[in-house]
Amino acid sequence: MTDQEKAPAKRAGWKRDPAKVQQDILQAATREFADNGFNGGRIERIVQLTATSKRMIYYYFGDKEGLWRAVLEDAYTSVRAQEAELDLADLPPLEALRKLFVFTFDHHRRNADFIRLVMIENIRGGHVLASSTKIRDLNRPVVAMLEDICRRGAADGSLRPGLCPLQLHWELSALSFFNMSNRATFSGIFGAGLHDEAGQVRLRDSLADQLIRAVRA
Amino acid sequence: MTDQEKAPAKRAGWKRDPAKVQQDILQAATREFADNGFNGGRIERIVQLTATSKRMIYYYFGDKEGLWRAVLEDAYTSVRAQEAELDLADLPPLEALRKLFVFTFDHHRRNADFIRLVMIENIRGGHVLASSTKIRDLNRPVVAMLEDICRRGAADGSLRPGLCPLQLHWELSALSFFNMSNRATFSGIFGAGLHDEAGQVRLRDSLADQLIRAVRA
Amino acid sequence: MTDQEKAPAKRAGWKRDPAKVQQDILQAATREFADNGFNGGRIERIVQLTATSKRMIYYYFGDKEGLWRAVLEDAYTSVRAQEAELDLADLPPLEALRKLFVFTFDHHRRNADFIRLVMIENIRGGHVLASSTKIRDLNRPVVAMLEDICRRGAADGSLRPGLCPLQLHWELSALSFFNMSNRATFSGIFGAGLHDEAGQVRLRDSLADQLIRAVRA
Amino acid sequence: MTDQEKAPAKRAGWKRDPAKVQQDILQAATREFADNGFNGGRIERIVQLTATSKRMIYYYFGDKEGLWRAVLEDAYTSVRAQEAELDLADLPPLEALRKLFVFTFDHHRRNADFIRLVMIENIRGGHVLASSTKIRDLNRPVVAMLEDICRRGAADGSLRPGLCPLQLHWELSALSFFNMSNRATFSGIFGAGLHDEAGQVRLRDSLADQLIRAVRA
DNA sequence: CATGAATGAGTTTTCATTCAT
DNA sequence: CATGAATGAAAACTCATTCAT
Repeated sequence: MTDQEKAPAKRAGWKRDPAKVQQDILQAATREFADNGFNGGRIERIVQLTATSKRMIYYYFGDKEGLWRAVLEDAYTSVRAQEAELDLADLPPLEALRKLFVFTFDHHRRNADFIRLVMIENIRGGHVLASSTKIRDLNRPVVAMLEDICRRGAADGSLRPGLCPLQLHWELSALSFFNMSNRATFSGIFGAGLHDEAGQVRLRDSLADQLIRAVRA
Repeated sequence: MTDQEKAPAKRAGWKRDPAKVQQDILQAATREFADNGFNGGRIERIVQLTATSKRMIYYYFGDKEGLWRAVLEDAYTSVRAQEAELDLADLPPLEALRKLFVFTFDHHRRNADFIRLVMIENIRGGHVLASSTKIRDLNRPVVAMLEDICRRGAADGSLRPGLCPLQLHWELSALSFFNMSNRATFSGIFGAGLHDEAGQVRLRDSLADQLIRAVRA
Repeated sequence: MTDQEKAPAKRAGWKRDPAKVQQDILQAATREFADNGFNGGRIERIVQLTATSKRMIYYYFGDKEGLWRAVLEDAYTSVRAQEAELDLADLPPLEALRKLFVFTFDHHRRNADFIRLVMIENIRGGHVLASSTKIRDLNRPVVAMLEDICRRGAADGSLRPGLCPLQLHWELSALSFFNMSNRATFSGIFGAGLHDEAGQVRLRDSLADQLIRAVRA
Repeated sequence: MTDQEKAPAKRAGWKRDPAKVQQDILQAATREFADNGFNGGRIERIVQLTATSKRMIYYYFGDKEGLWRAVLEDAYTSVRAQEAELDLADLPPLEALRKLFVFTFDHHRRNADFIRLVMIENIRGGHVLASSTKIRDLNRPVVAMLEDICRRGAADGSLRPGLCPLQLHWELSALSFFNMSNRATFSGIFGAGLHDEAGQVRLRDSLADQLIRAVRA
């Protein structure tokens, strides 16, 4: 590690690490897009959040759309990477399922930016995601976990037969996603009771209970 | 009879209906905002969808934000009005709940534009909705229905005690809303199996079953 | 005096007093123009300040320019009318002059709106005023007073010979007008010391002293 | 040598000077604002007076208000810079005062645009100037000159004691400023006698005489 | 006389993108 | 790789004025 690597950026006539530059841009763009949407996001502001210049964005990402794509893929990558650490193989099916739901619920809460990016992509019609095999691949493991749980649950008789792993994933996602995506309007209409810290824990555990009740044999 | 008399609109001496003009604008704006978001929505395009002029939008709605507010309030008004027709008072609690969920699920499917508007409002932080007492009031009846169901269910012992009507509404909304809001990304990643016509019916009924299982005594 | 005359304006199907309507408009327009300049003044706002409608402005005054003309003439009329009450004929020339200056200075202070209108007219090139014989006539009496003072001062030897009444008027105006017209920038730069209540009285009296010193024989 | 090489401006591959661009804009904006006021001034026209594009105005000055601020500061800067050349230190107080007044009077006459800008700023309430420490600082030297004159005049007994330098500055400004600011209305009402070339010299010298008479011991 | 609705032409402002060095 | 300057096309918004009733 040299002195130069510690230099406070923007040293004239100095070579920066390209990978780091791109990462900086992605981080700034994530912030900006998550806060303001795609159309509301400003290239100008992204530049100001970065140590780089406007030229670099176009150099690395082509145009605003390309930057958006990169941001979305980056978000999926890092969020799904966090899920990989989860180890449910040693737990009995019902407990595994409960743990997965609780994790998913909390995980969504921890990744508010990601939620917003997915909301925005949905409003845009999801065409960027549709053309990204990378993102598709990233999502296989989660469903694989549920397939395993269902298989084991059918085998030991702890789960109702006929459960669809993909639908279960859909349900876990729906509850966890909606909790974040519609927080503003829901608490705007009905008050913040379900969304303050205590309310969220209560809600999560209550949903977990219901889920178990709904799927056990 | 001259050509002029056949001219389709904007004829001098013609009786214009202000309420209709506003309604026209609202309808066009709903289309445009739902399709393109707030920032992506173009006043210009809204005008072209209407028989009026750009100036009239500002005359009636002040600015783009004011138009957005009107669109949102209008959407909530008409969507909630449709719900009012639902009569659950004569059904036993469990059946009432199932019927309410099925209705809610289908109702969301029927109102794709409304879903998109709510998504957009959430991305914008929900501040327009937060300052609209009108919208808040429109949402009371739905929860009132659930309160009634819970009360009757507690009385006749068909429902588990301790159920929270507001949380139930949250759950119904979550499942129904997510089904529409994340259709693009979800089916983009996992295929359209859950979202084609047959899949939707199966999903809906399966969710209804689970719901009943989760809440009955 | 009938009941109707006391009615709170805007009685449907009721004849208003045309002169009063015009006076209302003039008053509102004076406020608006004085506050925001000619270009910054909004017909819309003038209407809102009035009990009348936009149509009436155009009916009575033709266009914005015509309204401006009327406002300016009205302002000169009422301001000069107040000066007519001043009676200096019985005072010795030096005392008359001092009294006239003090009055002029205070009079300008009392009529901030008028000052602003004159400033605006000057920025506009004074062409409205140039074409108004009415306003020209309104200003004769002030100079006539000074002519009388000079004549009497020359006769009794209390004033230096060779004084020009018009120039004296110019001086009185300059000091009194500048005091109001440049208050914002002057006190912005040098502090409000000369413009608070005590400072204004001191300034006025000091200027009066200097004036006497400058013109007495 | 081709025609293209003779093209006066906007040639690709041409070295543009940013400082000059800004100076050009400032100059054009000064013209436009001085002629038409702030609200009457048109960005469009400013562009046409310049070799640049509308976009560059916003690039450098943010918005119309920012441009106005820059114009005002620029005007104060260049006008006050001209005053710095004046050297009164070697003259006896009374002569220094006379020279300062004559200079100030002529200086205002030479800078009609500046006067108009200050008038406009006053009509706008002086809030731009109020927030500009730069402009405040530019005005210190003038008063410093008068402080010096008063000090020396008090020392050698040529000036009345108790004179306030700031008030003297106020007076010099009032007479010099009003002469320009109210020229249109004053000569519109009373004729151009005081404002043609001969009249202005006579007026200036007469005012100088009165001033001396008013302040000498 | 009175009024809400309507209009067209214009005004400021914005933004992704590219150029010259 | 890096950067400030530049651009064109289009966006939101404004305003005096007139029309229909």
